[in-house]
Amino acid sequence: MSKADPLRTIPMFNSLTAKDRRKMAGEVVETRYGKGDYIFREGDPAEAFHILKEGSVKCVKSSPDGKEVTLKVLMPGDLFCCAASVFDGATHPGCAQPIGNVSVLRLSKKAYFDLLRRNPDAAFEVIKYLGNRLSEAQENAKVLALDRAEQRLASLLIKLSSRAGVREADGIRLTVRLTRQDLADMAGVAVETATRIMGQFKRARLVSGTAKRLVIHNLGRLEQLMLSASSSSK
Amino acid sequence: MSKADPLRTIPMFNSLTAKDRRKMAGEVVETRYGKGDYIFREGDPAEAFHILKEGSVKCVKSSPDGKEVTLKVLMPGDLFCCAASVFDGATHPGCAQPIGNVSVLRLSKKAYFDLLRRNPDAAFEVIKYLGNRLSEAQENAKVLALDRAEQRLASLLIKLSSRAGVREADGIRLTVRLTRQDLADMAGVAVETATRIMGQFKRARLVSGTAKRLVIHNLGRLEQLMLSASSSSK
DNA sequence: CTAAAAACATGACCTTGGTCATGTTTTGAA
DNA sequence: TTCAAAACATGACCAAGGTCATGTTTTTAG
Repeated sequence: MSKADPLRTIPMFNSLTAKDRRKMAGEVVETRYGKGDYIFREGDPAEAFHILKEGSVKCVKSSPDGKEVTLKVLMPGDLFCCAASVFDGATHPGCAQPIGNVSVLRLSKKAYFDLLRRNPDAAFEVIKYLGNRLSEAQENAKVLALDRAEQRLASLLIKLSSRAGVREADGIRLTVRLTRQDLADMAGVAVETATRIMGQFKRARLVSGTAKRLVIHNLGRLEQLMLSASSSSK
Repeated sequence: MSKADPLRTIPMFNSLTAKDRRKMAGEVVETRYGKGDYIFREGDPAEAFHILKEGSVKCVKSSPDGKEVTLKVLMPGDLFCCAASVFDGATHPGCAQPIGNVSVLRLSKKAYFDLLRRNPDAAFEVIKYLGNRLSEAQENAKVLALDRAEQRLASLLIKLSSRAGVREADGIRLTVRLTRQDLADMAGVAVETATRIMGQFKRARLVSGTAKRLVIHNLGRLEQLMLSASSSSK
């Protein structure tokens, strides 16, 4: 990995001049995490700005009784959910766990502030990014509030295929390793429900495989399913 | 209302100098809406930056089969959900409807961009605002994914009491008029479920009244309810 | 290669809360 | 004040999906 310019692949730094980017590069600390690690935990003070460089990370919130929701799976280039908590000196609203091996860039509060202050375009990028994440979160809320399990899973697979999918001979393969439990936590259903519905999908040749290699064969049909009314079409 | 400085009461403009603020004031258009109006609809192109000045507004998304979720109730000073869609030339991700009579400030795309470019602190405010809204949305997703109806309603009432409540002799009165249907749409449950649970709460002296005048008598107990585990406490 | 652990799968049962139906009360406009 | 419309309330029924139990397959570490 080019130690010289670790920011090269991060869209949010595109607007910087090469010079500014080199300067930033000096401030950035790269850290690697593996299975079982926490990048940070819910409630930890948010003291730095994080960007995902390599691998994937899940942002998780958990309830007192041990259940979990996965709010978001980050892909390389993503800012961490809490990009803004840093401002208020607030704590992290959820925890971040690597999926497999990952590499994270960390920028100090001060450097982050400086960057934004001196570079309006970077601030624009952050605003745009947060705005997109907000609509995403709202779309998600809609799904959680109105859709039933089958539709939730369908939406989820569609979203994943566009964010983490690569075309292959027999369909779209997800480049991130997600167990049925992970899918369940993202869709807000029980694991058993997730396996059952993935079973249906599998039987209908819409998908195949499990975490190791999950392929989506029929995106169109999934889209239909996602849109089909919940139950009694009044 | 002071036509001279309509921005006076808007926190996001606090960081501006009086001079800048006066200049902005010239660019801002104030519009009033009433019952039945739409401030904008889902899918409309987002061409201006909106701020709520007076009254309350609900941001709603609806599904093909007529069901609705209310993502957020805006109070005076709030930026509209889609503050960032403006950047991408995207469309509004949801619609905005007044609750009663409201007054909205509208700032052209150009003036908004100028403001942010020339005034890093204003950009910081927007980032901070969006960040808070994002955590809020994520907290909400957690509730929708993990909590059951009773807890959802309890959380909702707690949130409302802090955002739109005023202390009174017998408890905290909500300054925004919300029907059972509104509460249901916010909590992601059916109207009947909302009335039934509000009925329980009423019998337990936790709340009283309906939309016209909704009062929360026992916040503490509601907090307990909100935290109580979903079901089998393993 | 093997053993332990993790992930996947499936059946039986039961609770939550959605749906439908119907009736009452409140609100607001004429 | 009156009357229609909206909001509130409640009961009966039922299905989606959560929970629990158990077994199989896959993955991974040593």
